[in-house]
Amino acid sequence: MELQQLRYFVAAADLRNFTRAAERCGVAQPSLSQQIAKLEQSLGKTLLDRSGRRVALTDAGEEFYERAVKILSLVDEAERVGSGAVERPRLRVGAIPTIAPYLLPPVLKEFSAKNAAAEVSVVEDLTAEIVSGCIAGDLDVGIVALPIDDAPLHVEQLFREELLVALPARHPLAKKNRVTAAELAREPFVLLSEAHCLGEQIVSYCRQRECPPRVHCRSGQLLTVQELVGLGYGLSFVPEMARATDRSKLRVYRSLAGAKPMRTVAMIWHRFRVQQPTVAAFRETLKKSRTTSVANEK
Amino acid sequence: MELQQLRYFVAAADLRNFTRAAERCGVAQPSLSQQIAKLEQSLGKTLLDRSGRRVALTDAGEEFYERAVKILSLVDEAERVGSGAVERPRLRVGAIPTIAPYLLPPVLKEFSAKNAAAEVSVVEDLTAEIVSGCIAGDLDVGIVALPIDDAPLHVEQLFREELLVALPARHPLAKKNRVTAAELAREPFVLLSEAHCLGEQIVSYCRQRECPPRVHCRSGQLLTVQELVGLGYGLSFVPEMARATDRSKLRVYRSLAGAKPMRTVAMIWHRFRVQQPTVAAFRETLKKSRTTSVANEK
DNA sequence: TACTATCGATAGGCGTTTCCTATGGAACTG
DNA sequence: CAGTTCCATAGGAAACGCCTATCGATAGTA
Repeated sequence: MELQQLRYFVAAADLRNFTRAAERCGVAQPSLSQQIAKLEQSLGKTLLDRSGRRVALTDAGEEFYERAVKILSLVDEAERVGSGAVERPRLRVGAIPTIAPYLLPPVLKEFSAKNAAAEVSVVEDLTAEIVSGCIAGDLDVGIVALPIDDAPLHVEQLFREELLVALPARHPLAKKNRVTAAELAREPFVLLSEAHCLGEQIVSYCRQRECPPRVHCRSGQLLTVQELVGLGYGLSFVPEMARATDRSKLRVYRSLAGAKPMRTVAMIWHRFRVQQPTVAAFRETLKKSRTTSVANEK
Repeated sequence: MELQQLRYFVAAADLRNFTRAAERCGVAQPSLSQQIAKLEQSLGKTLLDRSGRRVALTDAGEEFYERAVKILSLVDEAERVGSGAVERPRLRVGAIPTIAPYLLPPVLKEFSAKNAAAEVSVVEDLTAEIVSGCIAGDLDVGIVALPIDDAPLHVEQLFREELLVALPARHPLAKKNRVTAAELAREPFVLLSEAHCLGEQIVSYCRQRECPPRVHCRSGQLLTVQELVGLGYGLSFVPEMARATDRSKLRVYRSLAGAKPMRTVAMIWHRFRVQQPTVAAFRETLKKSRTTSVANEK
């Protein structure tokens, strides 16, 4: 057994695709196939089922995957002995753009107060990137919105929050306490780009309720969406946490009557990767801080 | 970093000698030197100090050694996924010949009752072999007599026991309850081969008290020594646990007056190696069983 | 049913790596 | 001070991993 074989196998198991796994490992696909075959031969068991179009883990493969990930994470850690990074613990957090600026700052502040020595880095990117970062070991923990269904990830729900209707302050509907879905039917919308999971979630929510929004314009940033709403370009849906930081009087936020659109915020990390104690400390901080701050909001 | 480099490094660190490490790894010494140099280069730090005659671990080397051993033990475990040995836990115990037959059977019986699925193997050999087996990972746990001073081993004392004077039943000294060292001065002795730590311990005990024994004959087995004593070939020292199983009326055992010779029995295992839960269970069984059985003897 | 795209396995040549033997130089030992 | 032990270096041979090209199989589509 060699480390490269473990790396190739884990990549193939994660991506369920030899070609893309080879790409990620920076080698040609036959090399990866060859090494995985060699690994299986040395173990005397098939680890991956290539019969179908998609690659799947066999039972022995599942067993082995867990150990392989553990080994590779320890190797990662051991390699940092040289750079003196062992004494200086490291925390790499990923979060999606519709969560990061609202949720992270207070949590990171509290965390750094207790873990002054830690070297913290934050990655802000779309869900797919955060997920693959956690799987590949580039990130220690990710903060995203559900659903997440990647097998090797441990998903821990933090809280659910409502998506509020954002209106220009002078909009007729702003006078009401609650807004109905029907009332939104003919309104122009300013939506978040569908690259964001939040943007996509809102569109599919509207489709389900058979009131496809008349999209007036789209933006890639929640803050921009809020500004455009304030300028009267249209309505939008905005998560509670983004309302909390909005001090402008140009916009008001209203609950939707009936089944409210919600999103669930969760933290994710690799189920088998061995993590530094610092990472567990951050997860605790995040979990605790959110419970209290959610309680405060209510 | 490659696994082979870790294997070479750990071997060199364990044996504190490149030449013998290479031998253990089944390669020529320059290959091992080369790979270790490469590992150090990739980490950017020196792991082994070769300035003196003996190889010594640097500070970074100590750090790295711990992780390397952990990784290699996980690799060992992962390699057993193939042979289905993961479902069937494994226990490999080593013990020295002057302990094994007296101490192990009841402990193994109790252990197997609780861990029926476990595949137990017992190795009976001299201290040096048990020690190197534990260091090399061929044994999960060893049972030996102190002193043991190999750095990577965790040593846990189990109990101390007296070495009794074994006499032929008809010997004049058998009439006394206690025997003095002076009285042994002119007696012929039947001793255990010095290859055994017990044999060596007894000789050095006698030398310290300036009553070098007149060795009549030596044997490689404690049981044989007892038989020879029974036949009147001479006196000997025998640990308490070997007396307990001696049902013959040909021999009697007496305490020595004054500072009694004692030996300390301990279990040892590799400080950093990751062990299956089964091994911890065995250690607990051994620890508990010995406390009670020692209490019973007193 | 046939066509096409996707995907992993196989074949053969190339370059790198690791390993070996032989030898050199430094550090303890008698 | 000679002898021994032990790690490092040098250079050639064997082995290994990787690459490109190509094949066969599977699954979706006309």
